[in-house]
Amino acid sequence: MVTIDKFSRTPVYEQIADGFCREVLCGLMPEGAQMPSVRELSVLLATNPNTVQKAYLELDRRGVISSAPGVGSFIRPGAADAIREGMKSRMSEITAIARELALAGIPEEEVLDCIRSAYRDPDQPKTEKE
Amino acid sequence: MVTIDKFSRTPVYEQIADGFCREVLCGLMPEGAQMPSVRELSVLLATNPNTVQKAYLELDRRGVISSAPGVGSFIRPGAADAIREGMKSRMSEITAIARELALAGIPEEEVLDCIRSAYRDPDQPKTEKE
DNA sequence: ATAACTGTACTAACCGCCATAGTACAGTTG
DNA sequence: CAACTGTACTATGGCGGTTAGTACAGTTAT
Repeated sequence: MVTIDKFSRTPVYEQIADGFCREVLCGLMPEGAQMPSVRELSVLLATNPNTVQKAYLELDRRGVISSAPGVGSFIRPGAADAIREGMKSRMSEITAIARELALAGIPEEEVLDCIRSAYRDPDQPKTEKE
Repeated sequence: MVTIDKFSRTPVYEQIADGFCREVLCGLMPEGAQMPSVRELSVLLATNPNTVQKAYLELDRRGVISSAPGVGSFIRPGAADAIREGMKSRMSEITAIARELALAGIPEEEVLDCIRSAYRDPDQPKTEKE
């Protein structure tokens, strides 16, 4: 389920949008699946309907969902591909941070290991065991 | 020289602080070097003295500079190490983004190449040639 | 048609962060 | 004393995020 961190710096509406993108990528929300209604989700997340609507607007802008008054919001065909495409821009973020780390003299191997560990277990950032 | 991007999302005072951190790491600002005065820098950057002071406060918080009324602000001994230490937290950012990319199915090699290219030339993000 | 749902639009208000402006005070240096 | 330094303070404006409340339009089921 999508969760909200009230203390995070990233806006709530963005957390919601990102959360559903993750569910789509995981296969929890297949193409054609119906999103919870704006009002329903606002109750579940203990937030404001306007904030949820803003999240849905963002998801629509990303090509993830499609909405119709009276009907509901649904996962678009090809949503996962749209998300993947948008993801590529995030690689430049990684490059930018890596450049700073390089300048700071952090060993390249340490940073590469960050990537490797992320690919080893994409879930469960905490409480990992080996 | 430290420069300001008025259209960037990151606050100006943070850009200033980050900029001087970069200069320290590059060796342009060695230990004991005197920072420009608050008022002087505010003129150079065409910004407000309060904004510069906030940047200096941030640099003090990071253990990069040390200030004294009537004297000035100076690069602390061990400033580079302090910056390096703070940098390590940024590795978790990389890990978080990499996890999303992994979930999105972006090939690991592509992400690893982001790191490698960043380490190949830490400067000049654009107009690179091979 | 009515009721109950859906998305959507709009205004108003509040809050926090950032930046600016102006003033003032305290310490150091010449 | 004059000229610099950092520092503190209040006030203001702007922007973005969130909440609140209301309203309208479209669909679905009864």
